[in-house]
Amino acid sequence: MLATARGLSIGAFGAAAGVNVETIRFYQRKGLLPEPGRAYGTIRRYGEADVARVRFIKSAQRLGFSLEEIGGLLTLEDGRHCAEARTLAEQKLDDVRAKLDDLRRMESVLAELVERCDASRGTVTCPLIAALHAH
Amino acid sequence: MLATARGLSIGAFGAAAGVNVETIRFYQRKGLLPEPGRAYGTIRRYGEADVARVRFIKSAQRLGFSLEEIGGLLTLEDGRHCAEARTLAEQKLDDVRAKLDDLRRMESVLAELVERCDASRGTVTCPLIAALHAH
DNA sequence: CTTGACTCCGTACTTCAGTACGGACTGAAG
DNA sequence: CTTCAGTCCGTACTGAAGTACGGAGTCAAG
Repeated sequence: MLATARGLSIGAFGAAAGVNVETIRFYQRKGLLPEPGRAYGTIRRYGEADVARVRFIKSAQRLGFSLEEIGGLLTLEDGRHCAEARTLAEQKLDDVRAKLDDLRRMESVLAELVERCDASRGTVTCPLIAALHAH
Repeated sequence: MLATARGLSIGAFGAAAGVNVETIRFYQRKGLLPEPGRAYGTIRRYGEADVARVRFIKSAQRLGFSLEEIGGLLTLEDGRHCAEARTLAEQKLDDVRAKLDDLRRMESVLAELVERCDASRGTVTCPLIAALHAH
């Protein structure tokens, strides 16, 4: 496993972050993860910050952000170009709020559906469809 | 455009639902949309229910559901197999609530980020990463 | 009854997000 | 010093979700 005080090997990193080694290399190619320096030889070492970064990517993906958008979100990290960062954050905030609205509608409909599952037998119109339809 | 009282042509349907004609045919192949009967000739006609269905698919996709999952959600529509439907709905409800949690965290972080954009200049750690990291 | 827009259907291509593969290399353990 | 799991890198493949294309058929209007 090659896990020493110098940091995690790519294998250990992948395991820690819950992704495949190839995925890490893929993210590096995409610029989502920095290509780490190789202070101690030709094998790359990774740290906790890298693990957090991958977990962030995965979380953001589950929320429907594309890798490209996530790349944008991650540039907010550096603190520089504050004006652009703010704009990006505002756009994303709008996205997130729209998603929240949809999900809340979805939640209430699903909850209702579960609740009165037995009561409604021959209902023809789908309450789920109706819920998202009412936009 | 061939839009008559008999219903919408596939082109009009696509326009009404905000998707490409090819997408409609694709959904039909996938079984997400019923292949309509051809009561009046060889050209298929569509109605409002179809439009609602496509809009539902698009909404659900924005929430991160795959077409396969959406297929599952759409089977809840028919009201039959109530036990299975209930189980499916419950699983989806869990999914939706997990997504809501993530998004709410994301929202607060983004909102905060926008707010104190000017204040935090040289902050090194990314509050966004921290927010989703804290799971 | 011809024309031209639209439809039908199959097949092929594209993008996104990985996953797999294979040959060369590295480096800790025996 | 050898060995062999693990790494490196490029290239190729996969699956999901469409999108594009081309030839044949249809149908409302002129």
